[in-house]
Amino acid sequence: MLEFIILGTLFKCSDLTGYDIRKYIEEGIGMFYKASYGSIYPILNKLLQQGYVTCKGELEGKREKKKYVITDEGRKVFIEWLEEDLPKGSSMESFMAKVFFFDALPDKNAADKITAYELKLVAYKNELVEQSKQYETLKNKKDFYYKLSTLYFGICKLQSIIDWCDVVKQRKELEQLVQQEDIEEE
Amino acid sequence: MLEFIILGTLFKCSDLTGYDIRKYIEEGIGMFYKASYGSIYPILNKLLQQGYVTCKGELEGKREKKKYVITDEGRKVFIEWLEEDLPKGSSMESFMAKVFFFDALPDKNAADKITAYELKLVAYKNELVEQSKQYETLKNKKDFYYKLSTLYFGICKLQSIIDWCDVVKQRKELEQLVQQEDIEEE
DNA sequence: GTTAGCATGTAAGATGTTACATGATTGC
DNA sequence: GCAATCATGTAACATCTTACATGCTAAC
Repeated sequence: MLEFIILGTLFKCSDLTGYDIRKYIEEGIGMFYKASYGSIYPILNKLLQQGYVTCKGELEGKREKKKYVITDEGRKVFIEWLEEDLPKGSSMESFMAKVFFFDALPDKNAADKITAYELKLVAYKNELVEQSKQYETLKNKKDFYYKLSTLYFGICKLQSIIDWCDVVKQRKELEQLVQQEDIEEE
Repeated sequence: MLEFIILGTLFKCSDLTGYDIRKYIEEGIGMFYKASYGSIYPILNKLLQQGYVTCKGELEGKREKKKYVITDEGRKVFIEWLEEDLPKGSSMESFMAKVFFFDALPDKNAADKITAYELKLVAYKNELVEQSKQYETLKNKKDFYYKLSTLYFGICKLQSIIDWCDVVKQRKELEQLVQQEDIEEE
């Protein structure tokens, strides 16, 4: 996965160092994906060997900077990954990591992918709602309140992502996703 | 992490096989945590060596079943893990995996932990909202619509979990978390 | 001058997954 | 009789984190 996120980063911006790439990832998808130098640098070397990126070392003062650039072959491989369906059982984070780079895709294409994903989410949510109904009738409910609460967590999270899909697949204004009530500083 | 989830499972139910444990995990927190036999069986052996579980092999017909039971030492270690604060930068999934077992904790204790976690989420959400405002004024917004959409994804997800915390920490009825609109079958 | 941030990298180990190997039992 | 599920386990590999090692540069 990280190899494609690195390629996507270089697809967007040229002449980045490993350090820059980490910052770009952290600032962009840091809320659901973490990458450490211990994984970035070895992968950059692998991508070099595979010919998906090139690298020119530059000296800034005494410090060497290795600036990476994606190749045509690298672009091809990256777009293939973007277009590819997710493996079964993938997390939302994997999906969102792709969405982060969807600006590189034709618009209809991106919307279709989100619609397809939304369908899966709706089906899954309905499944969980059915499950929750089975618990509702049990008498000793308070003995597994927290256990049950995680099921509702799943349902809420799914619903919020379904709502998100509804807005994004139509390219509506994103601001409407946030109820602008009270964001008082605490 | 998995070692504690296994201990928690045996805390709840005795005389489970490795196979049973996997099913319990899958049905309970399968929506955000996966465990394979390739990790469960080796960990069960480790827990045996550490004295946190015991095991009696039983023959059902010709088939051997290894049924595991948690020890007092195992209970102690499990509760310690439950009480412990999460390491920084942990995912929501790690937190929820603990909440799933919170029925084993005194009630006030559990509520406090959820309140503490909620505070972090609110602070983090406000940070992301601030970030999103910086993007709003840019002119070429449509060039990074999807990039920006993942930021809003983060905000929505956080808000939905904050709402969840509000209900659960007060032990309110969980059903109110789901808007009972239209769950038509498709 | 000293702290924070820039910059690259490695080695050890944690923590899994996937695929394989094997076979019993239950329900249709 | 056949498929699905129950049941245990290993070996190879994948993937990443943590801690270490090193040193430059900008800002205060």
